[in-house]
Amino acid sequence: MPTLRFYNTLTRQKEDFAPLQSDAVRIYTCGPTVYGTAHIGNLRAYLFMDSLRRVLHRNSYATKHCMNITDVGHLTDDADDGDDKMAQTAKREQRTPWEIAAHYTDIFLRDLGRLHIDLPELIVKATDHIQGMIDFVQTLEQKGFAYVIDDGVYFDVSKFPAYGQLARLNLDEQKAGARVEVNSQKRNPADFALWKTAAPNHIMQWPSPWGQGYPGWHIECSAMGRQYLGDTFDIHTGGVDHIPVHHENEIAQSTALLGHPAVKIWMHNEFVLVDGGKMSKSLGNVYTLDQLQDKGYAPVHYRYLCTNAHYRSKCNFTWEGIDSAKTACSRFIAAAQSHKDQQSPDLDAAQLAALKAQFDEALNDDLNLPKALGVAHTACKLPRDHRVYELLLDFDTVLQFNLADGVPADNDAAELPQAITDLLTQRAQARADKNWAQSDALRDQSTALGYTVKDTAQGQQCTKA
RNA sequence: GGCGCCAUAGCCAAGUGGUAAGGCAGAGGUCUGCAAAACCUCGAUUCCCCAGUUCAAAUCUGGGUGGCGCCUCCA
Repeated sequence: MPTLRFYNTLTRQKEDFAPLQSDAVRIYTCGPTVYGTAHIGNLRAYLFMDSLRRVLHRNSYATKHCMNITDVGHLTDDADDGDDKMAQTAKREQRTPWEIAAHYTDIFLRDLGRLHIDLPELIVKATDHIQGMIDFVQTLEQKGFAYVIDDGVYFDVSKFPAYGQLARLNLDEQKAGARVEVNSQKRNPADFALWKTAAPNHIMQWPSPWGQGYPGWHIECSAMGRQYLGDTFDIHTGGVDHIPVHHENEIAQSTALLGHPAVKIWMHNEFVLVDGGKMSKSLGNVYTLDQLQDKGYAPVHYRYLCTNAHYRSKCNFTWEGIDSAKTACSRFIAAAQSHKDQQSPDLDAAQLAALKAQFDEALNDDLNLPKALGVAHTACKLPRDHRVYELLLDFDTVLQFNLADGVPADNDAAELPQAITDLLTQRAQARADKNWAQSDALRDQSTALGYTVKDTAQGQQCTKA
């Protein structure tokens, strides 16, 4: 078996991978907070997760993989203040938090499906695991790592000297530039809530040893990860944004409780930028899969775009970029299919094997998908032969461009206005009559109306300009 | 103010000591009523700048410059 290496954020190095237990690789992925539709940036994290799973499976490892659905508890700021995001959305959409959670969970899972993301074996909801979180917090309290103040139970980072190890934080230096502390009862600025006391009107709340309340936003991952994966597990994934706070806090909680680290390898995907800058609602550049689809880009095109960038590199989303990905993806699929049912005496079997080896080598070297994609493109250029097609199908078990299904159709056709379809009908007749002047005039009319007409092997293809 | 990442052709991007993958765009050609598509051919004597280490550097070291992210919930 070839060496499998992953970059560990904890050590800032690529490390040879060896599973802790022989039956399955244990993985935990920080899932979404379901108070809105996941945008393409969110989705990159799950494309990364998917690649990780597929590469492990390709190396004959089974996985026991757990992902949370956060349907409670995240507040609007780090000072443990403000409204619960679920509650805010519920209020705005005039629905209960449970309805909101169910609705956006469905959309999330649908979008993962559209991207052909292989789902973790275990997808668990925070609200189904409140008792486990309470037990976790109680144990931390008994061990002296937690203290109670007016608005909840807090973790005392001063009791955990290794705090900041993952993000390489220096708490003393952080303080210098820190904002004014909002919560004066906290012993240390970095202390974080394990359990929050609920106001009477707070919709989601549960009884606890500290009265009615709800869990802090870091505890769920620690508690559920431990419940399903055990006291130590192999890999924990998430976005880079989680490194300094969420994962630092997870490490503090779990290590304090267990007496040893719970996670062996921390893996983080970089962000998606838009036009070179941050994606944010205020800039109006937060896109969803649906919005891409409205502009004529299928989910697979976004997947292709992400495949062209390494998961630890920022991926810059631009319309030029997604367009490039669409073209490249379509040509790649068409090229792959051109090998189907063909046979060539010029095909060098050794070269075929070499490309397969290069592909696997790239994947196994910390999921180097851009390099693997390059190998796949090289394979397309081989003499037309079904063995090339079969090799590409094998590559596609990781790449997931759905080679076997062919090039995704532009589904604009059904939405064309009547005026345009009439023009197309007339033009088809003109072409059949070899009345080229008429044909070209009709094409010009369509163009003037904002619709581009092209003649393909399948007939006229019309797209909105 | 603190922490960190990055800088490779017009654009995206791989490449951590041995002489620059791949894709998009572009140019020329073939083909086709024309256009498009498809197919073939072409692209960095060079990897932001300067200095250093080395037989050898895009790759290592030091110093600049520029871009970005985080330190507020965020994938």
